[in-house]
Amino acid sequence: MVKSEPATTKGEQTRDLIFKTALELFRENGFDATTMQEVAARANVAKGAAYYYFPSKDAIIQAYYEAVQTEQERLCDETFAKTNDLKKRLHVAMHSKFDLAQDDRKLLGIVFRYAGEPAHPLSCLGRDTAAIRRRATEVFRQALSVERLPKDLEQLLPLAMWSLQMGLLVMFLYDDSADQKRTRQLATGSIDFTLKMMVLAKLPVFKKIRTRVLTLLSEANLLTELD
Amino acid sequence: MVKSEPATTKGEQTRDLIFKTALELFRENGFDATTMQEVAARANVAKGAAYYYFPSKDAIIQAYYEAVQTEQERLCDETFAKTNDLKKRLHVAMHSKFDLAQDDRKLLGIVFRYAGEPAHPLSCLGRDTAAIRRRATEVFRQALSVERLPKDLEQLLPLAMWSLQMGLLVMFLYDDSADQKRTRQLATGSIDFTLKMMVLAKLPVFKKIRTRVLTLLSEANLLTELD
DNA sequence: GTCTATATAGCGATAGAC
DNA sequence: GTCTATCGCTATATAGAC
Repeated sequence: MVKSEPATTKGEQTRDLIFKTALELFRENGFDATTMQEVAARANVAKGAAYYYFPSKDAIIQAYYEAVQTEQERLCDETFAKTNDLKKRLHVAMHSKFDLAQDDRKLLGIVFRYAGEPAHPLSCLGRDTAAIRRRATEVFRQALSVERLPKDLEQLLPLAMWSLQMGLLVMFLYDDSADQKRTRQLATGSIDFTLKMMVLAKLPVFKKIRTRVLTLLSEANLLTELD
Repeated sequence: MVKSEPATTKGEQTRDLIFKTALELFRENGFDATTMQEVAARANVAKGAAYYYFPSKDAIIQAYYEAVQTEQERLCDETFAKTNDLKKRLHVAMHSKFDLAQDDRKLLGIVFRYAGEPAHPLSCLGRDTAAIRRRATEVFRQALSVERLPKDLEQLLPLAMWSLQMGLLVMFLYDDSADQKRTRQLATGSIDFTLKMMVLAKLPVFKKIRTRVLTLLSEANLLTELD
């Protein structure tokens, strides 16, 4: 479950109250069924106050997305401080997002709403969310930092794993197995597989394939596209 | 560019007129900026007429999505009839979607709007769009049908390539290189790579990895999840 | 079945109070 | 800066005409 920062100034308290109240109502009745009027009413403010802090109803989801990211960083930092075991670090980097999404799948789904619209300010893949995306990628870079990697892999892997995470996250939303066990297993299996591949990729036999894949991906300019 | 079927009855003519007019306006001013009022006005019908044929504005996009799929099948069938070269068949199966999306990227982006909401009737990954998804996967199955494949691969590959196509389609929307050349190259490269892997996968050395990957994916129940 | 006319409800904007 | 009161516009629902 995602919390928000403790508020300090009057304005921040109001903002926080509106934010918390909105999430509460979204969880109760769903995003579309909740009106800004209801949010304002339950938070005991005028509708305009809500729009003063959040330019649109969607913007509250954007704030939620950021809060999730912040919370994930906290969780990962804890584990990163405790262990240098690569597998464990990757595991927490991957699964902590799922942990946070577990009871909030409906809410998180809204984050993807403008994913197909590059120019939309709330596109989770657009320019306006580049900062949060970089933070999410950075978590994987840190997880991997205990391992000595060739330059090209070092640059590509965090982005690749973030992409995998985003894909699995969508699958997670659709997964109706108990506690989304299926997606969890696929995530864990993907990490194990990645680790195996990292070892294999160093072998001379695979040199050619590795170069081939990396060249293909770097020519697609994947690395800079999303910044 | 996507066309619609020639209309027969009076009702179908009206529906088609509304559909065409809507796409026209969406292309001119964007989806969100276009109102149903405007669509109705330009089509010379009442607003209610539009809602008679399309339960919502989004539903027009859904119809567009279906029209794209139908058009793609036509394009692929043409090529499939002409050649049994696997590479060429996969190429058209993959790129024909891009060809159709080329001048309609803004429109196509709306298709992804409810991708994160499994229960939404217009989710491009939800139950209500299972039929169209099956058709899109079927195109790849047909493309591959000239090749003798092991059972497991035969079942998994079409779905895998459809997933790749969906992912590349999103990238395509964000690709600002001329004519989305970057995404095109990545698509072509992915196909070449897949073909190479199909050959390698048969070698005994790779038996273990192949089984590992396929088991992982089938345990995730990917194959039935999206039906 | 096909469509028009009208009504409702909510998002987002804004003028201005304190 | 923080917030209230109010309004315009649009998606969608519906009653009923033909």
